[in-house]
Amino acid sequence: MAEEVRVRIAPSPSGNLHIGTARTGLFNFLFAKKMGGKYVLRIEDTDAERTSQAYIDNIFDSLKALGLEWDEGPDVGGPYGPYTQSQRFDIYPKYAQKLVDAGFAYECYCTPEELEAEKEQSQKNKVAHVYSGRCRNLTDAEKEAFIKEGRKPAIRFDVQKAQKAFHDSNILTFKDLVKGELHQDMSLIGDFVIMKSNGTPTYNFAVVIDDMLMKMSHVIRGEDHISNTYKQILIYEALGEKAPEFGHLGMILAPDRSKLSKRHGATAVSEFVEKGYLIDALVNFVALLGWSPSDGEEIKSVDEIAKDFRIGEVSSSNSIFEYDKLNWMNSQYIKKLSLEELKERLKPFLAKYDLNSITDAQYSRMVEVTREPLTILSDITDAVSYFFGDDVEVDEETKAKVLDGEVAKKVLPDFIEKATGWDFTEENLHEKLEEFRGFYKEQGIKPKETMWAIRAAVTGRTRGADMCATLCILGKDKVIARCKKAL
RNA sequence: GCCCCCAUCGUCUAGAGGCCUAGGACACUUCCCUUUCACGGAGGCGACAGCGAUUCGAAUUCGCUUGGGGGUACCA
Repeated sequence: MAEEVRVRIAPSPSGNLHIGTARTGLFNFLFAKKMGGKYVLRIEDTDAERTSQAYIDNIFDSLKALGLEWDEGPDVGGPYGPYTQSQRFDIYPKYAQKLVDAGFAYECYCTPEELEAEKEQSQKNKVAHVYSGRCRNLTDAEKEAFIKEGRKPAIRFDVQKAQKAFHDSNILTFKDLVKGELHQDMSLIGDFVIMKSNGTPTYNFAVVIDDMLMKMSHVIRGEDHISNTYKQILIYEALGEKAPEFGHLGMILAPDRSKLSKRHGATAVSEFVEKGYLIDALVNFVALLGWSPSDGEEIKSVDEIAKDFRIGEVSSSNSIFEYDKLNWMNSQYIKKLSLEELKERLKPFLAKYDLNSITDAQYSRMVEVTREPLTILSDITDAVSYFFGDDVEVDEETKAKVLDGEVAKKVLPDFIEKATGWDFTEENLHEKLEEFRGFYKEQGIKPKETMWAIRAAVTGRTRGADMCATLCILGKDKVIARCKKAL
């Protein structure tokens, strides 16, 4: 029987769910779906100081919003829980002790100052910094002396010992799912700490114990973990366990090729949502960073992507997060939304307006005629401003270019007079305006200019929704009043 | 400093020795449609980082250089 595919997403709650973490989570999810495996959520909160409940909530909410529902996790439980590392603190020491007993780990009494000094020395000598291993062979008497001083030991993994026990050469190799064979000289890996002196595990140790106990078959993560992989493989070997398969994804970088951070704009999934990005568009976009569909069709649902997904075809290089394509994709997803759905999703971005001042029919029509150019939902706020309130704000350019011009002075009074007698239905206005335009066209005024004059007076700008619909939604009284005011 | 990873249009990518005078998408741009903006449609601009090697033939293989990224913690 083939081994069950089990993958996980393991965010550290030291911030809101990062877009990069979301992509890693997505790729794991896609892999699990494709392989018919299980998807596990584990919260890696071994560093209590940086953890907060608000972040945990944000991570849960964002992951759910993204549709990356987990089969096992802190909230839903599962056969290998608990799924929160801070609730597993009693597990790690046992395994650390096992390694000590087997001779693959030892107590280290070095102080931060001593370690720092070692490191500085290495740098001075221009050699790779590797822990000296001075605590490797401490006698009981020496240990006691340190304890008397008040020192508490950390536990270090003995890399040399593991190397000699399991490898012929000092080169450690593993086959990465996306990058192929990767190598590292083990003599350059210093003995690393697996248990801190405060009794909590370090990241590399907790991850191995958890992945092992949770029976992870594949570990797909960012390439910033490549160097950790060697250490983790060594731990698996020393524990006599089979390591999972590893796959390392390229990173997502900001346009300036640096790490994506706040100064580049949104970094958390929730921030993108607040800005008016549709979660489906975000997922689709992020899937295209490093992966491409076999049929070239880029707008795809998660289900479609999962069917077409092959981890070995994922790009091994970094990719840059550019808003242009995200924006385009978001606009595509907005277009696909039904009117009713769009009306609902737009509401948070219309909070500053009194939606009760218009009927639902008017709201519907308003959304219908303004939705076309939206790239993000929040664009609606500005797009719709002139439908609310009595007066309208006229921007300088429109005033100078249109309202103060000859055409407006000629067209507007005539429009006011004629429109007063018009029936304000879209159908009728369409007809009347066509006549109106035609009349001025014969006098050498372009249809465009005629309409601009009216539009500028009524909306304060030269661009916007369909004129007939706009006039109708506003109603005759407001239209005439605004035109008079403009003059 | 040391170690590792990566390298096709501005960006995301297709490409696994001849199908490539390198394809698609976004962006940019021209034209068309049109009561504005937009949408949509038809075009255009635009890349194999450099140098060597292997080969009849290289974007595709190898080496070096350069550039970018990551790691180098009792952070994760």
